Amino acid sequence: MEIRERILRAAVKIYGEVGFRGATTRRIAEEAEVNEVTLFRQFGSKSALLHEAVHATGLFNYTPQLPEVPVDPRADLLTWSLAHYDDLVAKRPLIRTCLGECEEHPEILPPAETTALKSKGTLQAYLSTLQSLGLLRADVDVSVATAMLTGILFADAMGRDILPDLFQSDDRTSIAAYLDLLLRAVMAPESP
Amino acid sequence: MEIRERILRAAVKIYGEVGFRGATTRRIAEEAEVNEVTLFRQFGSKSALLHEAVHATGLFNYTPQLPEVPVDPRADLLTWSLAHYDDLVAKRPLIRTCLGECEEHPEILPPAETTALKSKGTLQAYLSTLQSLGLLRADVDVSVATAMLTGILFADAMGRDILPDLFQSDDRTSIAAYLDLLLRAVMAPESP
DNA sequence: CTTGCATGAAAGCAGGCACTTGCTTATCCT
DNA sequence: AGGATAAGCAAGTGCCTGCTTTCATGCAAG
Repeated sequence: MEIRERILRAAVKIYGEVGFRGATTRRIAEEAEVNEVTLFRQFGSKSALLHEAVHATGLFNYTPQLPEVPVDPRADLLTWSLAHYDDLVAKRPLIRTCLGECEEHPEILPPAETTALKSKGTLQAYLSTLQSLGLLRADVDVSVATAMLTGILFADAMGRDILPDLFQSDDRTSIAAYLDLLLRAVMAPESP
Repeated sequence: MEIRERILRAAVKIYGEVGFRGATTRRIAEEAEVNEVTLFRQFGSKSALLHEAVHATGLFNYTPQLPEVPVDPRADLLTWSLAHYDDLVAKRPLIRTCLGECEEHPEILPPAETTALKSKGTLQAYLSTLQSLGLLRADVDVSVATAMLTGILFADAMGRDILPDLFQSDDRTSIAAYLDLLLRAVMAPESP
């Protein structure tokens, strides 16, 4: 059944571009190269289709990993940050649309199990491990450091393309700079 | 001419709630308690009305200040951060909607002169002053620190209500924690 | 008092919307 | 061969959309 897949993919794409109201069944059908009635025969209604599309193809399908045993904290975190950032950028249209419509269509974005929460869990666990190994200062709140890193990655990924003046260097350089600034605040001083 | 003001205010409100497509002229007229034809007689078209509404009543009307001469850096920055955060939260529906539609209706959100850019300027100038006074480590990139603080404030303001699990303490406590973590990274060590 | 002028009320227009119906065609299983 | 299943096609339903037109009303300036 490849046709459902084609429809779902077309639906997320159009939804990400123009939102719920803009994603007309005609336009989705055209993008999927499928007759419009097929949408209704397969999914019943436009909202059911978009709901399934966002859930299946959308925001819940990828979380970069961090090693369970820290190798090189800076390198580990930089790799993770870049992967997480790239994921956010790839999903940017969809995330923006969901953000803009989450108050009107809250059912389309279930709060749990999103990429955001999984990412937070991954990062927080890693930082806790660092802290228990004594590599992180004992007096830093790991959840605050987690929120700062995910927060700045999110803000950069969402804002860079529309407010380029806010960001002075290119994205990879900026991310490394964010990370280094954060590490300077949280890393325990090297002990001999 | 109080009627224009009423229409504009109603227009931003509805636009923030339901976006461009959802903001029908009938609904705006009802919210403004005005006849629908009046919208067209006053503004010509729906898009002209929304354009003017967002520009006049919208995103470009407030920027918290920082003292030109630093008094107490932590206190100054905390006050500014809280004010900036509250401003973001107050404009949250509008910001979210604009973000979600900026690719489809780029003309409604002119990149320059937004609150975001003004805020960045204010903060960056203050931090530069701190640095030139020797209160900030000389080797930190002020623009990176600026981006981090505005970024995490933005991410928190946009995400806290829909992903509450991401944020563990209340907003005021979190903001102070962000700031303290950042200050630990950038402040010069106290010299006797 | 009259003459503009801004607004309201009501109706309507053409187009787009989600969705349905009736029918034809193609594919596959037995 | 024959029957079930899934898809395409064309047409049409009723509702909503931005926008227009026509006419009646209030109100301030001359």
